[in-house]
Amino acid sequence: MNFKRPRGTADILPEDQPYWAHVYATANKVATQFGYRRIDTPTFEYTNLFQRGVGDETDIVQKEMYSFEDHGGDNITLRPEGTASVCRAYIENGLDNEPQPVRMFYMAPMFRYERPQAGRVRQHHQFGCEAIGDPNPQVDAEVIELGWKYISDLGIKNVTLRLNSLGDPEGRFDYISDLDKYFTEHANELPKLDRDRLKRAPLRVLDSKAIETRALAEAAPKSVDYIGGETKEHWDILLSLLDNLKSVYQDFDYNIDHRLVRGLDYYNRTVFEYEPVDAGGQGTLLAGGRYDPLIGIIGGQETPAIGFGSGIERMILEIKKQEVLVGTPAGPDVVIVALGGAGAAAANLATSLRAANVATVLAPSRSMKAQMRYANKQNASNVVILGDREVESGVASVKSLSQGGEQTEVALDANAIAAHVRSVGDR
RNA sequence: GUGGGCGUAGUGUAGAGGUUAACACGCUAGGUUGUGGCCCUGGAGGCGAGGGUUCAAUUCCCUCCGCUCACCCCA
Repeated sequence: MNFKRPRGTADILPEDQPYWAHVYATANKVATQFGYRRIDTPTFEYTNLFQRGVGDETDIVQKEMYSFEDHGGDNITLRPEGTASVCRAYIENGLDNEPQPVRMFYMAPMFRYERPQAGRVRQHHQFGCEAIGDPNPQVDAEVIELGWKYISDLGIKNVTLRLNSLGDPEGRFDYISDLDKYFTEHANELPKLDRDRLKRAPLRVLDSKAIETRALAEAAPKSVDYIGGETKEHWDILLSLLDNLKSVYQDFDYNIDHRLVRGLDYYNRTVFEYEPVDAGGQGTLLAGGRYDPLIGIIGGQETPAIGFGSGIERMILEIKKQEVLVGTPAGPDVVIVALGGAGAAAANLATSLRAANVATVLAPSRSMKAQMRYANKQNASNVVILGDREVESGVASVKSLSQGGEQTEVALDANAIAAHVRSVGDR
């Protein structure tokens, strides 16, 4: 019987780690530049947090959660997204007593029971940012800028920003009812799939992939025409702030997309999405929006907030597609090739070299040729050759693989070898 | 949940109803004294599982399992 990894999960092998390191490092750097601080929340939560926070009617809650009852009878769910947990932590730890807004970011695995396909798996990882406690559109612009800088610092090009305002819950009622009316009038022009959708979630008809529907959606009532007062002002200010960004980031631009809606219940006002211009099915790299209602929904004081989530696997797919160079990890500074009875001396030398902070690996005890090949495959900078001769004379041969094979006699002493290796340098 | 495609060494591929299933990369052992890469030679390792058709199935058929792509939905 062979064991296999569960469906929709992945082993991230050593050869792939440079991509992950690049993404983690960039995310960490950019978030820090914007004053966001890292938060880690548990991998699982009580199920009702997501039922309430994400929304009972959403697909995520309806059919995608990894839920189970633990031994004490509590209902537990592996987190399907990050925002609800961060907000729970904000309330639970009294972060509303810190200066507002509280800026936080996370990098963590998410779990959803779905059929895997390109860009979609059951365990995926997200980098997310949340700015909690400030209603000002300046924060909306900040989060959008952060997302832009993250993507461009990763080295990804040709990404577009789609933007929309969903308005506020009160005003949205009129909008949805007009939208419903509009699509119902054209119901006979809609494919069956979208007629069903119309009954379930009229907003979602807008972002249908069916070409017939798309044409209708273009002419449908627009959410931004239904916002007024403070909400409209918020939107207008946001747009002017985004226009300002263009002068700093030459490639930055945004497209107002009236068809952009959200699957989770907690969003209001600003929603946005970054996606490659040539994106296929599951192309969204980063998506977010304002979720002013959420903290109230899960039991906190009404607190405005905005944030985004970004799929790391999708980002890496795009990095590979665009052939972004992510660098390769260096090999060890030293591989020790031991011959004859020098095994014990080699092991001692390895320990001393590591104590001197020289990255050192012992070659497997095989023939010299095999050990040399091994050192080469490890991408070692240097080989220290240690046989009975060297142990007796107290002088080791140090060969610099990276410097074309130049060989030097060095006293058989960790500090001397360390000094030599450093002076030779690598590549 | 629905629909399409595909399952041959670790990876990528070739193959044919009939002897020992091929090639490349990778792994491993060597190429006369204790020196890597390039080159050369050898070795290990495989037809997803079960059933059916047939004298004979890895090849044809069915079922299952797995992978993959798309829809739904989403990062």
